[in-house]
Parts: sequence; C-alpha cells; structure tokens
Amino acid sequence: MHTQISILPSPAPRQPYATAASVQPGARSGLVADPLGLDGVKVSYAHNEEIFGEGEPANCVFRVMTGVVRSFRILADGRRQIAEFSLPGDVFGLQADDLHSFSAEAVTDCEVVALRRAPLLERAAADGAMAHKLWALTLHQLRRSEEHMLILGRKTACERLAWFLMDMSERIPAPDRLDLPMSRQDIADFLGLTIETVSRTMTQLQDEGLIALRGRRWVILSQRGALLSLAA
Amino acid sequence: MHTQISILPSPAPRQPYATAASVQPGARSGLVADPLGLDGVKVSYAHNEEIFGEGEPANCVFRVMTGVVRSFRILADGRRQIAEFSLPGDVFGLQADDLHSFSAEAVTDCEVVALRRAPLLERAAADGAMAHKLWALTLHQLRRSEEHMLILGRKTACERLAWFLMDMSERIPAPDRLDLPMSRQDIADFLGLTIETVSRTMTQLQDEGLIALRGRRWVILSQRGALLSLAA
DNA sequence: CGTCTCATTGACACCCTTCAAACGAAGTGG
DNA sequence: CCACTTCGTTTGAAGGGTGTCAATGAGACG
Repeated sequence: MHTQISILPSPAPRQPYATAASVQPGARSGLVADPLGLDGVKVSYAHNEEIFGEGEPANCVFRVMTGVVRSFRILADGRRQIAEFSLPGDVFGLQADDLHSFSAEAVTDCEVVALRRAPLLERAAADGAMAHKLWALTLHQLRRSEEHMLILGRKTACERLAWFLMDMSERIPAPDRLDLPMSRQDIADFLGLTIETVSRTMTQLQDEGLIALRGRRWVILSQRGALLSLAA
Repeated sequence: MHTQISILPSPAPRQPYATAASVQPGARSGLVADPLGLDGVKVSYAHNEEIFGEGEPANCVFRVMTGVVRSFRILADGRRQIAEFSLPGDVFGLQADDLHSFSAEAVTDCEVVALRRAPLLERAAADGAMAHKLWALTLHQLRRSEEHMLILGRKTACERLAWFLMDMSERIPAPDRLDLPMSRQDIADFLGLTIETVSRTMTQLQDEGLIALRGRRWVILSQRGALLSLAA
C-alpha cells in the first residue's frame, strides 16, 4: 500500500549540532497500525539524523515509537530553539500549512510511525472522534508551549533546569533517577541557555544536594520536593 | 436563549498590573452571530478587567470584536508572561481541559463574543468543517507560539522589539505607523523583558533612525526594511 | 493648575554569556 | 592492552546585556 514516504533524510546536516559521521539514511521501514487508528509506515532514524526540515512539504504526521525526537527552529547565525522533545507515544509534525514551520531530528536512534497527512485529514473530516483526537493533541501541545514560554521569558537558569528535570521525570517513568537521552547542548537550546550555564547549574544543584550526577546521562533526584518548589 | 454566562469578571484584580479604579463589571451583553457559525453572547469589558482567570472552569471560547485582549500566565511572585495579544477577529480561550490554564484580561475597553463550549463541541462532533476550523485555529496559535519561543529563548532585546513592532504592524492594518494599544509593561511581559529595557530599546531604535516615537502610543516605522532584518 | 499614572533616564549590580582551557569517557589503531 | 584521538562536558576568568533601584519627565484627567 504505502510506498516510500517522500520526506527523506537530507544527505548531510546543515547544522553543527549534528554529527556528520553518525548520520545514515533511515534504514528499515514497514507497515504498522497507529493508535490514531490509521496505518502508517515505520521508519528508523539514526542519532542526529534529520526527519524533516523547516520549509519542506508537510506530507506526514509522526508518532514516536522508540527513542527521542527534537523539534526546533533555527536562525541564520545558528541560534537554535528547541520547542519540544517527543518521547515514545508522542505525536509531532502537526502543521496548519502544507510546509513545515520547524525542523525535526532524531536525538537518539529512534523509530517513528509516519502517517500520511491526506488520509488523516480525510478520516478526520468523516470521523468526529478522530477529529477531536487530533484537536485535543494540538491543544495539549499548545498548553505545553504556553508553559514553555513562561519558562523562557520569566525564569532563572536554576528554575528552568529544575522544571526540565521534573518534567522529564514525569514523562519518563522512573522513580527517582533520570536517564537523560539528550546532550547538554540540546538541554541548553530547549531552555534558552548556553551549554556552560546548563553545566554550571547542574553542578550547583548537585552541590546543594538536590540532585546527584552519575556520568553525563544519569541524574539522581535526591530531593524531589525541593526541585518541585524550584520548578514552580 | 443564552442567559448570563458564568464566567464573570472578578470583583477586583489580584495583580498590580490592573488598575483598580478602571475595573468595572462587563456591562452590556446581547446575542450575536459569530463567524464560526454559532450564536454567542456579546460582552463588554473595561480596560484591565479580567475576562477569565487561570484555574476557572472553561465554559466559553471567545472572539474579540473590538479592542485588545491579553492571555498570560503568572507566577506567585508576580512574574508574568503574556502568551498572546488577541486583536479583533482573533479567538482566545481555547482549552483542552475544562479548566483554563491561563488568564485573560482586557488590554483596552473591548467587546468580545463568548461562545459556550458545550454546543461548540457538539457542533464540531457533528460538523467536520467546523471541527476542522477549530483545529486550524489551534494549529495557527501553536505555530505562533513556536515563533514566540524562539524570540524568548534566543533573541536580544533589540531583535525582540523589532519583531514585535513588525508583527503588530502586520496585524494592525496601517501603512507605516503603529498605534500600540498596550502599555510598556504589557510589551515587556510579552517579550520577556523589563519595562526599562523596553523603553531604553525603543529610544535606541529611535536614535538609530529606525522608528520615531510620537507620544507613548504612536510609533512611526521609518525604516521598515532595517526593522525586518532585525526581526528575522 | 495639581494630581496621578505611566514612561524615560541614570547609576549600579548581577546573572548569564563569551572565550579559553582542562578534563573525562568512548572509540580507534598500533 | 594501551597510547592516541575525538567529542562532549566541566571549570575558570572576564565581559556584556539586562535587571534592579531610584529619580525625573511627560501626558491624561479632573
């Protein structure tokens, strides 16, 4: 049925954030059923591979199966703002227009389901429940982005990081430890900070006993309560 | 048919941003037809009056007829982030949940149409075109909020202000002058700056010849091109 | 003309950025 | 198995942009 989707990984990443060596074209793909009730094409992407770029035609909506995806906008001089990290189960790539207004890349190796937009819109037009589901998804993202704006516009580095850790720990089911799949640079670009400030703030939180760092990826949330009040 | 809507202005604003003296309960109201195709209740709000507050039940969706509305979130210590200014024709108050996740206030005296949420949802469930319209509205807002995040996270005060002026001049039809309906404090809280920085940056842009200030509300866009490249 | 509110301007402090170097973990080749 | 390389992270020092505090100025209104 569904053939190769038209949104293909670009030959080489344009941004210094992507490691050239790690980029390989999305390898396997196959037909799978999505929770939205439509068939989609499963596609694999490698670490830092581009899933779609700003300005490209938006033929598909995606759902993450495994791994993590970042959606972001970027300025000519390289400044980047990550709007969201999509975790397994999350949908990304929803667009009003026929062109993507932002880019998406694989934070880790990951598998996503690509749902063609045209049949999705047809189905939504006929099926009220489906339409409502899509709308609810969009509203949910809008709500998250409103909170993100508050973070970016009005919070200190410390509060931003505490909020980020709390948010991730809610979304990644794990008691009091956290395996961060993204780099410090990704975190910085998500929180509107520099990589140095993220690093410094991490160690500051560690010195204050709120967290403990184990390697570059593991964070132990020693004092959830204190973190939560910081994040508020 | 429709009686008094349940979302009433609160007796007194909780925040220092609202001028107590200027707040009066929404006066007149009447039945009107909304472009969405539903009947709604027209309600008037005075300058700085609250339309709904965060946490209140979200019974209605609103459309601005005249005036300007601000939607925002606020922290316990008073830090405020304005997510959007809604101009005539714009819809605000869309929510996934039954409770508002943000507050809305009248920036100027204004008239809005309040559409009850229940019949809107019913209608959307039955009418695909209506559902699509609502979804498209939400997607449009989501796209705007993504750009807003880029502004808040990655741009300088000068770039933020230039972007704001360009954005407003596109939305308020006027050749090369701009009548800003909101205060410097509102602009600051929209751009994630302080009122002093907004003021200083305004005069800086004026000194550089990009704009000219006439009183506190009028801005003459002397060099649109330069402003646009700053805003990019 | 006085009062009130909002905006502007100044001086100073500080948080975060910038630039730079050292460190550490992971992978590679000898 | 161990130097070597590489990439990402951490840490340091210095500077700048924005915030804070405070005073002055300008419209709006009575």
